Amino acid sequence: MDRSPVIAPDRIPAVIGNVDARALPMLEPIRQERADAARNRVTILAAAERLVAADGVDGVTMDCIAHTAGVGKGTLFRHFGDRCGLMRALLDERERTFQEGFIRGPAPLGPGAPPRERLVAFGERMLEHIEIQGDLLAAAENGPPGERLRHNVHATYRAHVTALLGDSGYGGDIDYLADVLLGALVTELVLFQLRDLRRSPEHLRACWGELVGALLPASA
Amino acid sequence: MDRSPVIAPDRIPAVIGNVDARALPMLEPIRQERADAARNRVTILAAAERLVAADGVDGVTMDCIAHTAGVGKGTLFRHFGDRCGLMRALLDERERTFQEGFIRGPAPLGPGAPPRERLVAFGERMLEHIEIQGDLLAAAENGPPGERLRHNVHATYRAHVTALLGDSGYGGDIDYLADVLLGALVTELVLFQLRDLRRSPEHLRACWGELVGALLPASA
DNA sequence: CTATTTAGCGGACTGTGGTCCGGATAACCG
DNA sequence: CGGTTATCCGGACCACAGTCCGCTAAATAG
Repeated sequence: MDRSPVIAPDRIPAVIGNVDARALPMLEPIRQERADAARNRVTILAAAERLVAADGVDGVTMDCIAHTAGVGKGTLFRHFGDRCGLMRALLDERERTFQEGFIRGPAPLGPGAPPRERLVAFGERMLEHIEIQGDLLAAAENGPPGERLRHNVHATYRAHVTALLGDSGYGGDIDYLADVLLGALVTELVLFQLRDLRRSPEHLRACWGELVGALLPASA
Repeated sequence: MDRSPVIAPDRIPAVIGNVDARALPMLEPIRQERADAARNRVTILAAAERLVAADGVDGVTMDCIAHTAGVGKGTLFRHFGDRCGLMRALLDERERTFQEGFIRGPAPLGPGAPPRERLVAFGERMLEHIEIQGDLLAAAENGPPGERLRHNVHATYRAHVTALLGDSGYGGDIDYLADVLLGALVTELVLFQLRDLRRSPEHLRACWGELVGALLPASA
């Protein structure tokens, strides 16, 4: 008998990466979550949020969250798959507004501005995101190697940056350049620059602007 | 009583990152390793190598290595600190010749060629390194977030790339650009490009060359 | 309302990385 | 060679992520 959940754990509340609607083709008409399950989900998230706020991301264990939420450990994993999934869920709301911002928000982050400016704004926004949510992001990304890159969230970023590069009239390999640019915005690296190298956020923003400027034609 | 080892576990056999000789100032005149300890070290490395070759990096546990080497688990950790440390030790020889190559080897990788060419060669060599040792590298880098960047090995790369950029007459922030370039050569990313995105090694090499070309003045 | 089905629950259990510390022994000294 | 010391050893032990499976109860059908 197959005991794996019919619905992938984080497909329900957190779209996070609307990019592969076409990649998961018409999976059975998304069944409704049971009432007690929904209740537990919010209880767990609330408990997790409180504990993370209190003890820091690394000071919180799954057992602890389960216990605080008054729920079995299995329930945590049923809902969120693994620790990273839970952390991602905690970031969900912010992540969503972040994505809204560059997909449908006002220029220069959203549509309307020239692609080069949008790209600069994108990086600046991402840096800000990392400044604020650094530890949580780090925890959410600290899964098996490559997992992060395979996840929806990253696919969304890739798609966005690639599209901007396409519009900008860049001549070389667009996908590769997207990887490189996103590489400059990787949580681990940015936190290293901020905390170990003691670079200021303003400095990083400036450098990012320069980088984009150096790579894209000025008129794009 | 302090039971931590007087000498950091991997300072003895594996210099790996000669860059911060000045950062660890004149630590006590490196004491000699005891005979049985030295014997155990090679036994452990041999066992680990064999097991990794047989079952793959991820199919091998620390217990298993200890048992195969006929040694207690504590001994493993005493020698190598943690799992990553052991993996790094397995890479040590290759890593050393790699570093030798760009520090003192023949041009264009080593001194003699113009910095732009050296940088291109450096990236190509690194890509090759990852193609061959990908899994081991991934395992060696999969520690706590940021650990990788704080390690000697990475510091050495940073120093090298930064120096090349300095020589090349690049105008912007050299350190930042070094981070970006190294970001394009991160094991996790390259493996993703090779395995998930099905990019060919030649393609990646070409893209790297283009990237360097786009960022550095042609005459450098 | 009762019966049936099955998503969901909980918590004991497992596997693995990493720690601890009493005891063994290599190295050194007289 | 015998005594002293501190390096090193081993494996029991711990913490924590993730799994398993028998049971509960929500949903649904009749």
